[in-house]
Amino acid sequence: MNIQLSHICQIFHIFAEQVRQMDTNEKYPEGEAHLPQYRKLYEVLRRHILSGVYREGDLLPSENELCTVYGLTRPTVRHALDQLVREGLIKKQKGKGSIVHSLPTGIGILSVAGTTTALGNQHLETRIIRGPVVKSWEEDFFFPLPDLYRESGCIYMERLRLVNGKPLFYDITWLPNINLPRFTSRSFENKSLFDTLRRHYQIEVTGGEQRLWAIPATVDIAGFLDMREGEPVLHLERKIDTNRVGFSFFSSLYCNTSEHALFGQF
Amino acid sequence: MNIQLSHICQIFHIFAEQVRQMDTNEKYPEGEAHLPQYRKLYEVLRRHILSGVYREGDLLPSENELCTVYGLTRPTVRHALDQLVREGLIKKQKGKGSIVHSLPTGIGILSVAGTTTALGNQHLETRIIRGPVVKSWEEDFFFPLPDLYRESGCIYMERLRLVNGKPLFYDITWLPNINLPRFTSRSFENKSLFDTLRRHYQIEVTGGEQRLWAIPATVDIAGFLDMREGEPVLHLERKIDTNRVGFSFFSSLYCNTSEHALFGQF
DNA sequence: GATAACAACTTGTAAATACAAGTTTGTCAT
DNA sequence: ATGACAAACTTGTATTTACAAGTTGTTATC
Repeated sequence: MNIQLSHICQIFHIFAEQVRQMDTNEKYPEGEAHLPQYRKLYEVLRRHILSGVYREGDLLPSENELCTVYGLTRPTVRHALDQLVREGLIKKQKGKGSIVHSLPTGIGILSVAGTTTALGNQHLETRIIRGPVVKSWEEDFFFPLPDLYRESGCIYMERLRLVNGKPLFYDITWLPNINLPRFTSRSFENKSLFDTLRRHYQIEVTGGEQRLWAIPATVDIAGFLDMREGEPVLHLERKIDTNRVGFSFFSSLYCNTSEHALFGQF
Repeated sequence: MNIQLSHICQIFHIFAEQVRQMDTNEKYPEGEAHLPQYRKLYEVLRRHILSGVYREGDLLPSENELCTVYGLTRPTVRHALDQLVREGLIKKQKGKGSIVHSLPTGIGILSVAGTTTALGNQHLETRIIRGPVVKSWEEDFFFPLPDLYRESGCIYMERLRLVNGKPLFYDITWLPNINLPRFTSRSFENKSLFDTLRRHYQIEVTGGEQRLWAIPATVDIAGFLDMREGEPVLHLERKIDTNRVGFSFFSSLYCNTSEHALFGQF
């Protein structure tokens, strides 16, 4: 008997907001010094690709070259390249090399909807609808919550992302109020939540899960996104895991896809 | 100056349709024999997890145990585990072990929309709207096409996926008509395209990219999905890459998310 | 009995090495 | 000039070894 337990592995990967600074010098920017080697190389190559040192279709230096240049061994270099492959920045081909894909920049004029990066030069603005405040979790939260979370309350914020003045995302974020000193007093206007978490709390996003719907815009959502009630809106509910064990946060996101598409890789 | 070149790395991972057979014996099923070691171990563990040998929250055997049991070394075992992590089947924690996440089964009653697997025991049906036929590519195809593709024409098919008798997906697929003998004469009713490609043509899906919109249902789409015109529909356009160099295929998908959500991980 | 220190796990990172397999390129003989 | 072939690349797979760092359970001490 041939049980068809086919598997559907939908992975929707959004590292939106993941801001990384660009330096002109080759030295590792502040905070990268203590990272593992493969991570440092990854960050360097990533910057090089995104900043246009390599163009679409170009070949990255071969693994052995990277080894000698950066003083690493092949397994380490390959680990770094694997990350880039996962992100879709390069594609590897046996016998040939690592081909730069450069999606984020190549996305061009519209398409992407991520949040900060992929829109490139277009003007992006973040507007705080409801600043970070501490409140209690809703009873019927869309993801199951551990007791610890409920006891500590949550940090809540609503933000609106605009591209060229037009609202694109309406984003609600919940963070467990656990060991995040001074968080509510920080400003998030035009700042990246992910970056704030990384810089001030050493919290990095490692993964997560999410659900997706196409729904008709409610009056509220339509108001925020400058649409008519009932128009289709892309709705995402996300649970975002971090390197801090047991620390996840949540986001509910509404996107107006009439002019921009959500872009993804897998 | 702090240039905010944040990166949005949305990866939407759908290995929908990826059917894998379940065997009761430990031997590798037909066709897996010549796979690399890490891949074999991956397939074995994957089957074990999905078939319920491990439950949500269980710990997988430690890497060293897996080494001795399967006669492999740690890097190889870790390679296999990495795949499982990427798929979201396990999560690793330093000092502790590999924790089974078992999403596909845990998704429960609704949620998932993948295509075949994640819906678990619910009755799933595939209906061919327009069987595989050879035709020429449309002029304004939604992804840029290499000349070779245009010259060879495409294999076109339209399918409808139903859950418990209700239409959920309307799926249009284009494959380049390159070295796929006898393809159009194969039957795809209740069969997996991915599996057919793998079994008969040794083509495996390695990745891809896609775009996402929430759009109002057209008359046609509404008809297929048993909805009213104008109701929100999730629309995906996908380019799917394979292990055969230069061979990608395409899919345009419409999903009724009124009862099922698209589920994903990242 | 509660606590602290330790040992025995776990995964994470990294090196050095070897061979297999695919691609490109140059050379040589035709 | 052209084709076949071989050499020199490339990435893919795999072993072996070592240490770092986080977690857990035990043991000894107070």
